[in-house]
Amino acid sequence: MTRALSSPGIDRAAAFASDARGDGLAVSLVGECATTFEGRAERSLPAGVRTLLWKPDDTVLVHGATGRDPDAWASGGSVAVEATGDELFVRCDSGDAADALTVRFTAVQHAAAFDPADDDPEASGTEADLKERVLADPDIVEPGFQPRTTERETPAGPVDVYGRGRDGAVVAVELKARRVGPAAASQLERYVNALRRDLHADADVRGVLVAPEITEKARRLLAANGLSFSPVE
Amino acid sequence: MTRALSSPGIDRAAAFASDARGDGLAVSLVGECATTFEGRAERSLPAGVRTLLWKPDDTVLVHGATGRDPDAWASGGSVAVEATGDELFVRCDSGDAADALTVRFTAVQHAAAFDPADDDPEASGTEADLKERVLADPDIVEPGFQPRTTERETPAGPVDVYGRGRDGAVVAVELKARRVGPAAASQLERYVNALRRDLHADADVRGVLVAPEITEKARRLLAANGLSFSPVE
DNA sequence: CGGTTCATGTCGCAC
DNA sequence: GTGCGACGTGAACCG
Repeated sequence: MTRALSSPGIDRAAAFASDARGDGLAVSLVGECATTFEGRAERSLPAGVRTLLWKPDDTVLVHGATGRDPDAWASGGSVAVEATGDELFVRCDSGDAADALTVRFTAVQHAAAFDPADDDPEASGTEADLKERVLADPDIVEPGFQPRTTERETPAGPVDVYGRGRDGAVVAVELKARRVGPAAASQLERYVNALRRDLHADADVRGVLVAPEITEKARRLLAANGLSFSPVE
Repeated sequence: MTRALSSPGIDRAAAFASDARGDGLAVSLVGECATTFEGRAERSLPAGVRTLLWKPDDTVLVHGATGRDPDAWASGGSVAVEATGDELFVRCDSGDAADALTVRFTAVQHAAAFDPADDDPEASGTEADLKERVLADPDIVEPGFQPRTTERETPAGPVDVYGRGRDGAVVAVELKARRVGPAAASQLERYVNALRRDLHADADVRGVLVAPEITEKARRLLAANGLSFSPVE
């Protein structure tokens, strides 16, 4: 189920990769390569030693020395390997967009193939998690807050938690699991404005942003729009 | 400069990885592993065959069968390998946050080490590129537009292009290289509001969003705020 | 399939 | 270091 080659040379590396992917395996190549990308933007990398990962879903990743994100990548299209003399080409074409990634190897030091797992993770601590907490303890939003619905639709998009305050006013709550900036404040403002426009003209609508922290610019933005922030956890 | 082992077993794999990283190399492992992450959120993966990439900057990536993004990762902290009997642990601790990733291998099929490149890419077609085009041909924004400054500071953040319209009004331009949604419209609105507040009360301030495309919701949002959209490219 | 939002987003840059 | 916005963002969810 797992195979590998050391210093396979261009031709054997190409055959190895082609065969392995034909068997539904993931392929990993290590070698000297350069990349070019054209489509949504143009980007190219000079020759250098990198690792290429070609997954069963035809995602192709090229990783260099640093960073979480690949130096080059392709996904959602078709992939072809081709050995032309002393160069190995991996050509990736995206069906819909005009995206095209080409990886040109001039040497392959190592090749490996394996059958990778595809399992869903167990997760918690996300925004959905925070929603549970707010529904279990609505006073987090404000004292006396009564939640009515989650993901209530408005013309501006869905409000995370929708309910009524102790004074009967409509309250729209936007939840963020992390420190929030101006974008989150604007998001809440869009929802509140949409509700004010949609509900009866005399309806009182408030907006509360619930998050562990907020930046200063976002705080001012909320204040300028009559919205409030409620820290959590 | 490149090394590899097939079916090294736990102990040899641990020593191999440790040595290679000590020499400043990147390490790639393929084997049966499970992961747990705790910190900004909690997330765990069941045991399965995956590939782990441990980069010279101590970024650790765990990739499964699908997707551009890793199934688990860590970066910006310290990494330690440890072999305890029949299990190999890769423990990653982030210095600042409480982030901690643990990868537990119960088998290692392949190990490879190499000295990866770290080159900056050549890029074009980005937002900076669009700015050049607008400055070269300001009529893209609106007929008679005269750019004055780029990245002009406002209390809400920097305006991409700042200038005057044919009528003498202040014009704030927000550039996007791709299809824009409500967030971009709100961003422009924040800048325009900040300018209206900062400039003389009688100053006429307009806002123009320049992008290849716009969603319907964003278009309505612009209209509701008296802002305009100008398609490009 | 398109639109919108979430993400352990990551990454770069300026203050 | 923090804040802010771009990114070939990717990925899920919902109409």
